[in-house]
Amino acid sequence: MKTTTATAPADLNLTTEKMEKVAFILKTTAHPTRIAIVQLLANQERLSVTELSEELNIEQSLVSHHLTGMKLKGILSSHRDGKNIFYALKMREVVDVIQCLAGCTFL
Amino acid sequence: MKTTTATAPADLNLTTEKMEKVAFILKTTAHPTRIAIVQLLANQERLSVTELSEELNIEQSLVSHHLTGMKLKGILSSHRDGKNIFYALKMREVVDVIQCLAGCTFL
DNA sequence: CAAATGTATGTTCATTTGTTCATGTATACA
DNA sequence: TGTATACATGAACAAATGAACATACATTTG
Repeated sequence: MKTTTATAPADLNLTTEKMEKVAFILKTTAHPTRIAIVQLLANQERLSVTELSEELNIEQSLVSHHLTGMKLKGILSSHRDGKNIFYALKMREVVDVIQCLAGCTFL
Repeated sequence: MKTTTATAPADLNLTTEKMEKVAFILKTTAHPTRIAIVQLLANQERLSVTELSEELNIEQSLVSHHLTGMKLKGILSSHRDGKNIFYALKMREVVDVIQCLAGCTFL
């Protein structure tokens, strides 16, 4: 038997550790450029640094910095293919997260 | 007629402005203490600053700073009732956002 | 009105983040 | 082997953030 409150739709009892991890992911995602990257990779499966850099119209090294961070934190993956390095979404949940907020009428 | 890609489940074409707003909300949420506050308010409807401060075991003024910011950014609302000021969730979507990530098995 | 309680605000400081620029490294190709 | 292309990396710096502390403000109660 589960005990639930009347108002709450679900139990939201996260451990401190889990809250820290969630915060970590949110923080990693919380930047317009990085959101744009997630958006592109949600539609394209994989893109090279140059492709992202040109599409976003942002300097290569800056894009690279963002990509490195996101990869380090588990949001993206990458693999080399010839001269290019392609990045792809690893943690697809972040797409849902963005979608959720993007759907808010008041934004 | 809508044009959709084969792989993408939905159109994710956010404007730059919307991406900035989403980033803004994510940034505001991305902190363990603030996530904990959202968690508590997801279950309790409204809580005073002292209640939150004691429950979280965090200094009053620090909690207040967090609350002020979250209210300013539209995530929380507040109203005074006697000596107390009660805070409540205004943007309930952030609960879903947190839930979404919290459900990730790899976290 | 004075004291107590509850909350907000302002200052200071250390840390983190975002950006730019310069340069390093890896791969392909002539 | 040398040169061009594609990325990564590191240093430097401004700006934003988080924490702590002191203090101000508002409301109730005696």
